[in-house]
Amino acid sequence: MKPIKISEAVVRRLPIYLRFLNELSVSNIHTVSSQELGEKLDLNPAQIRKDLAYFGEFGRKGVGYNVDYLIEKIRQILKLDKTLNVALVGTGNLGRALCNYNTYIKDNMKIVAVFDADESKKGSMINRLTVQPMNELKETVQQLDISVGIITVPAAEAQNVADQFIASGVRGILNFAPVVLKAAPGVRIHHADFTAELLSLAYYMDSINGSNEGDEF
Amino acid sequence: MKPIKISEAVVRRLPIYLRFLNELSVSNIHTVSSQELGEKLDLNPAQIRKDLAYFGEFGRKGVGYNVDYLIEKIRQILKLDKTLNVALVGTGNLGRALCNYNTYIKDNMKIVAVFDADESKKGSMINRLTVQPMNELKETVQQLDISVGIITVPAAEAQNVADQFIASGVRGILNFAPVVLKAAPGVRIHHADFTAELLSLAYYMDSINGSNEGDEF
DNA sequence: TAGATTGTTAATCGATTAACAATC
DNA sequence: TAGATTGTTAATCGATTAACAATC
Repeated sequence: MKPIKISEAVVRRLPIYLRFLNELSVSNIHTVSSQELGEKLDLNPAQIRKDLAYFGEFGRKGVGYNVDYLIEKIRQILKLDKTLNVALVGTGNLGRALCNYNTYIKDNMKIVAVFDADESKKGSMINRLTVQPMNELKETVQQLDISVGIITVPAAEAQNVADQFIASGVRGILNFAPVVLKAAPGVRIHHADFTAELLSLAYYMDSINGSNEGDEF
Repeated sequence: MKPIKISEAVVRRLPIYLRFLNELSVSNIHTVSSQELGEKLDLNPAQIRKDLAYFGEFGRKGVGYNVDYLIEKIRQILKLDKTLNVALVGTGNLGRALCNYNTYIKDNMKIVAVFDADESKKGSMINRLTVQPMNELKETVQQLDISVGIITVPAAEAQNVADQFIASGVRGILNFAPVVLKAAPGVRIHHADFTAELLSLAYYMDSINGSNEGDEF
């Protein structure tokens, strides 16, 4: 409970830990060391220990970490111990794919409303949810206690959607549109920017010789 | 042409620059300063200047950067001046969404082949491409000179697909499956890990008061 | 007890930012 | 010339890694 500022890099790794620990748990493995974790997740064991130690003493010296206990603790840290309701705007291919992808549920994040600016899509169904028009956004966000918004609209409309989300009271946004969005203070925006990931991949793509690093320039 | 090692953080920003410069270009804006770039992209202007200066002197003191010239240069740096062929494995919702999403084309990355382990999908069409079975992967990668692979299969199969990609000669992989993949040296793997982005968002979601940072712990 | 592994401090490494001379 | 903005060095900040005492 010390008021130490946790860096973003640390927070970003927590879901990675959680995910692998879940795998261990279903495989009935009950103890894991930072060593093993590091090997599987391609991370330095010291880093893993340090990351976890920011939040408490979860391990046992000489033994390692109890898998299920650590899962419980990380879920608490990430505030995934109670369900977060999510709204999605943009029912193109990607938006529909995400709606159908209900992995979230086991992680306590659940898409509970879907919107599209295209009025002609109003009323169509996606994975048991009815597509709603944008003018219902604010009311729905408040009624369903939605705290997270997902944006899967074209780049040109993304900031507008973000603004509407924020005005509705959403406090976190996951943006898939290839633009940098601005948020009001107190609202957190994460970017799922796979086109950037893909293009930056190209940079590393010349070295026929096997050198992993971009050279030449 | 100095042999200076460019950091990943720098390379990851280049597509962000490129994307915004493209917007400026279509708006007929021909000059931009690091100042303006920084404001729009939420980055420090000094950082932008430094990033670009790793690769050459692209600006003019007292003036700024020529938009179209900078676009050309960044595309060269990222090796997007010639088309890279891409294969995708996994034709679930997400895979199909990505196939239809042909933004890549203008960036010289083109999905030219699609595969699925499910034999029953063999022969079906996605955006003008015929879904092929996995046993054709290697041959196709070599024949079509495919250098990048996209993985959109379930987590449990992702490493296997990655291994097949690597054995086929692919040198870059964009992985959408929620697992950490291991690569042979000389093969670059980028992770498009949106579930992790979503879960880490939850961490920042409590502060009703508007403080942006995770506190309490 | 002997062996293992944590939690944590100190050392290192890398990335961001500030500042400013150079110059358009 | 005066104003603006780059390229670059130096200063700062932050994140990773090594090392080891504590202890199970």
